[in-house]
Amino acid sequence: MPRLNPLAVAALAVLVEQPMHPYEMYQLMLQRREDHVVRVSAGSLYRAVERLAADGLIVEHATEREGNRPERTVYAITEQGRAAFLETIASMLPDHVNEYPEFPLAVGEAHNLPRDRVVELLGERAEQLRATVASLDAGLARVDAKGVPTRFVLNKHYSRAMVLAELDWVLATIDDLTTGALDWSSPHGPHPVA
Amino acid sequence: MPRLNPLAVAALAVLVEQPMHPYEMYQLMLQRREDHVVRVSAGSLYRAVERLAADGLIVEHATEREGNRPERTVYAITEQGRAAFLETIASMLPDHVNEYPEFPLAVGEAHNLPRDRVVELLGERAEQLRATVASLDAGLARVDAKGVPTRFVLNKHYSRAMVLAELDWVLATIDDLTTGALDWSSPHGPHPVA
DNA sequence: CGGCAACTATTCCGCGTGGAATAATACGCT
DNA sequence: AGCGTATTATTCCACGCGGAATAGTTGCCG
Repeated sequence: MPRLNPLAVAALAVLVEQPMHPYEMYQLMLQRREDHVVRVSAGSLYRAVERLAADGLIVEHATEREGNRPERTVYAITEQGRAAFLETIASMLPDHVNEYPEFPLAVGEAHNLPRDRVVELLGERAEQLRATVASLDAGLARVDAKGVPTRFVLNKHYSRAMVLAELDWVLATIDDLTTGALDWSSPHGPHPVA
Repeated sequence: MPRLNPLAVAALAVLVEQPMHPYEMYQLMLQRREDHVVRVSAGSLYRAVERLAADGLIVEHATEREGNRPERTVYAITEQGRAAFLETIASMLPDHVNEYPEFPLAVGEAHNLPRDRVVELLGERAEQLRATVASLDAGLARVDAKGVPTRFVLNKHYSRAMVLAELDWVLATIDDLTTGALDWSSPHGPHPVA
């Protein structure tokens, strides 16, 4: 069976704790800022839950109704679901796959722009990255004050390290561009990488 | 108008050099290892080219035919296309957007696995990352030997820096797990981040 | 107490992706 | 010469995603 997609993993992660209906999962994910880690949209979540049910990784646990509202289906994780959840995490941890972020593309085509423009744009990015670090630090300070153990926010620590590394690279590159260590002449020459 | 998607940018990038038919773009991208930077599949490329033509960013330059083969439509970039290409690059460079990589999700759910397992899996990732660095270094050495200026392979330098940073974090985390500096007890407790 | 904004809860639809299908030709091997 | 495989070149289809639409309900402000 193919590896679960990120949203399915996030869905199983909340169902590991207790049975829930999809909208409750949705709210819980937003409350926990899971939407910073996984693309969470209500529409996609309902479809993901349907697929998990079809594959037997979750089962209908109960169907409730309040007033004239649509019927809520509460789902519970199955043993198969728990196994698939753990397997997927265990397969994602060691495997470094290319996910084609946009920035390397922009960097790879930056030679089409004038040097000064690139310096300016990278400067803006540096500021953004600094703001991101500050926001991550604030979040980490908040949960730390609540006494949340580090292992529950390990991903935030990882993200912080990565953003800092990118900031370092951007600043170093700006430097190389301004000092001239990184040559930027003949902007309209033919692409020489063959 | 909305920002061009990565494949459209890559397509315009090759059309900036000279008019081409889609399959030629496809081959050129593979030859230049653009498929390491952007998701390139023939099917998607043809659709992307259709859309670019519909939006007036490229135009039919000629239609050729050899023997009984399907007719090849050669496209050329327009002034609008060139402008959109440069604008998109210029908008991607400063903007740091979350693209939801899988690894942070796995790290965030790793507390569901036993500590020793996590150490083992992260060790495997470290090895993979080292191999990736080696492969990037080999590629950079190859183009350097050809005398290709650095600015045409800036993205490879960026990737190398990021992979190294991730390797650092993984090794440090393995260390924290083995020394016990990073607590891993009560693996089945309730999720405390609310 | 009337209306309107926000929340609860789910379904629907259009779009882009990527792999498969198609089909003709070139190439290599015996 | 004949056969199979790789290459050239494009189209098609199934699927997942995410934003919009829907619809009832609660809360709030004047």
